[in-house]
Amino acid sequence: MSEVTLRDVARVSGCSVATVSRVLSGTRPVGPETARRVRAAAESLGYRPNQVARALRSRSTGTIGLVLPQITNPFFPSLVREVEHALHAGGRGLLLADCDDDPATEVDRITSLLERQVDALLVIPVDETHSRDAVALAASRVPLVLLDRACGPGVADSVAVDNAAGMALVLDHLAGTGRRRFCFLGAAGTASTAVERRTAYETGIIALDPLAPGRVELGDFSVEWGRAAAERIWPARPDAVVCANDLIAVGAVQRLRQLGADVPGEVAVTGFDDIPMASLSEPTLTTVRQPAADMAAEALRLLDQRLAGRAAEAHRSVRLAPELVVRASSTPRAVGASRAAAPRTTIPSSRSPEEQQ
Amino acid sequence: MSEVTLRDVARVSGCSVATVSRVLSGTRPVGPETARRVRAAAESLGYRPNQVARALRSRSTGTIGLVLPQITNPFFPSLVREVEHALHAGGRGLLLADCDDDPATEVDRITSLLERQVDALLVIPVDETHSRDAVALAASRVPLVLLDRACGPGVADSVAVDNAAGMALVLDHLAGTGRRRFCFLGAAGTASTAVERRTAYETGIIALDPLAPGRVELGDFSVEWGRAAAERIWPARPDAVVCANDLIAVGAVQRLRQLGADVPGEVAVTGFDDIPMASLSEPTLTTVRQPAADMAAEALRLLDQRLAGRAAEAHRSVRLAPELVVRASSTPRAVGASRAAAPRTTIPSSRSPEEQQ
DNA sequence: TTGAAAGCGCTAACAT
DNA sequence: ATGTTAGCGCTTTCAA
Repeated sequence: MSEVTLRDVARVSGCSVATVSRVLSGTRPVGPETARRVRAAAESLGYRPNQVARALRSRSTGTIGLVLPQITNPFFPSLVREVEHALHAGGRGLLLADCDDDPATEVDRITSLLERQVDALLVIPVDETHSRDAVALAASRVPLVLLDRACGPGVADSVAVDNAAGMALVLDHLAGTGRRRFCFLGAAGTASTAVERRTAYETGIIALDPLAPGRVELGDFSVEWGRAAAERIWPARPDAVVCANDLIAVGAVQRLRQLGADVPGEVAVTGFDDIPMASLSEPTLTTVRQPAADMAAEALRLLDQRLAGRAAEAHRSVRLAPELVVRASSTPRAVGASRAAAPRTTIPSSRSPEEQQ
Repeated sequence: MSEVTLRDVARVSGCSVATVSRVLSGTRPVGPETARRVRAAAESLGYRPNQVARALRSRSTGTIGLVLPQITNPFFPSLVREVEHALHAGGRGLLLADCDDDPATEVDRITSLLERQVDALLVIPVDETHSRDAVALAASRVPLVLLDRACGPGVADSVAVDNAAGMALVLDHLAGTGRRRFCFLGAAGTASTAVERRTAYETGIIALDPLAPGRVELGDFSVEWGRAAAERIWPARPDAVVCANDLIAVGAVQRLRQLGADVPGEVAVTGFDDIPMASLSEPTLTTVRQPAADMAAEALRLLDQRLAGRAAEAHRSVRLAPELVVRASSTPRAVGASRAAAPRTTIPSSRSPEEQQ
């Protein structure tokens, strides 16, 4: 729709389109006087570069695609926000695709973004196994980084929170505030987040409560399941209920209170992810915050490295340190909310990504 | 990144690039035999059209931009989802821009999307007044529809829920279940949603409870404000607390219960929007659902009409009928959740948009 | 119905 | 440092 083109600016400033292009995109040195004239002309004409034409010629759209399972999943909006901001800060745009939690739709969306010539792809895969082929194929055509969830080994670079470290923070906190009788409400299945959190719990709990492995309930990542699971474990009278995500924890708290339990006095409950609801529920929920801004920044860093040429190198898997957010659901009495910063760890490299805003 | 081009398909199928183009984009009639050969060649080569080249030539990117205040606002993800699905169903793509609730950022994002040659713009304006100029300017360059929030009169086409009808549904429901002493927790300010809901309440409440206008608290659309406002009105012992959105309602329920009130036995609480949290809170929240799918469909319909040429016509403002969702927070006793469908009204036209999925 | 040719607006060689 | 010339991959006149 923009009517004024490079040619117009060239005509008005009295030089060639090539020179104008060079001034405006800063590709090559240009005489200071010419540059001034060009800029003045562009300004007075209200020139806006046509990114489509630029993309066709330079083979780079300045656009990256983000493919995610469901934007309505409460953890994703904050990730989308950070990705969008990081991208726009670098003058790039974000093409968003929502897969409706369906691997077939995911294939379709990836194809569509590729046709639109995205420079690179950020993918939160729908399914550990069913997304593999589509991701691998896409990764062979364009730089691709997996975000938040993995998708089998050796498919692409990936960035995620260190689930094991997060679970360790939770267990330390609960043990440190006197909890002794643990149980775990998790998710069954092979999704990387489900497996990693479950495994980390199992590993860490042995030393704290040898009988805890018998108090594990596995379902899915939902409030419903949290309610049902809470009902099943309450007869065992745990004093700490560790949940694999915030939704499960919210459901667990609701049911425990209905059953007459005092949360947190009698039993502490913890979540994982720090979705918005965690700080708005009653009581507010102790949880593990995923460093969304860091994750976005890391993912773009990896993408930019691939874009800069390191195409053939081995895939890297970056794990970012989570942060424990202590709130009312695990506090002995009305002590209020506070945060404990966790040391940041990165695996396998050991850079320290920029701080979360 | 796609290496195989139209020329390759032309060479393999033994005809000209023009013919291949016509077959693949169905622009003009082509001989059945040729068409078959072309399709076979395209298939065997794994040809994927380059949408950037297509866009440059045809002056249409098949991409629309969505500009919103903050993706982390809990009502927007469902709207984004519906827009994305409606767009992809028509083979189009979605460029997403998040304004961080800042009008200056909004200007920047709109400019960026325009440079990327979006075919049209969907805008949820950040601010009633501060967004006006940017929206008006953008609307002069490309078809633009305002979504969910207005932005002064006569700026562009707009689609939103009928807030007045929603508030009427709430009042009918509460009065019909025996509530007699009302109060309202709303938002101050000039945002269209705040004003419309407030006004509708004031209009409808007179007949039900002449003294209710004295029990109105105005703050912002947050859980915090809901808590504070609940504390301020509880001494008046209302039996119905009408809130201008779900966040306020969630806060109000929390504080009312802390104050010893029985919700819903003693006092009913209602929200607006039906954000995910409304069905997950305890008790579940009676609220007014915004027809997100209908809104998305309507907005695209208006956009497509402008795209099809009706550029000079007067701006249209479509209001879609909301749906009352009755849940536990307004039910006399543990009757459980149920829904009451509302008649759909559309202003000023009277089409009946497709059903919500 | 099909082909040849001319660009869309820009950047990148290649000249100068 | 600047201009000239080719295209990027596609659609769309214009002829045939």
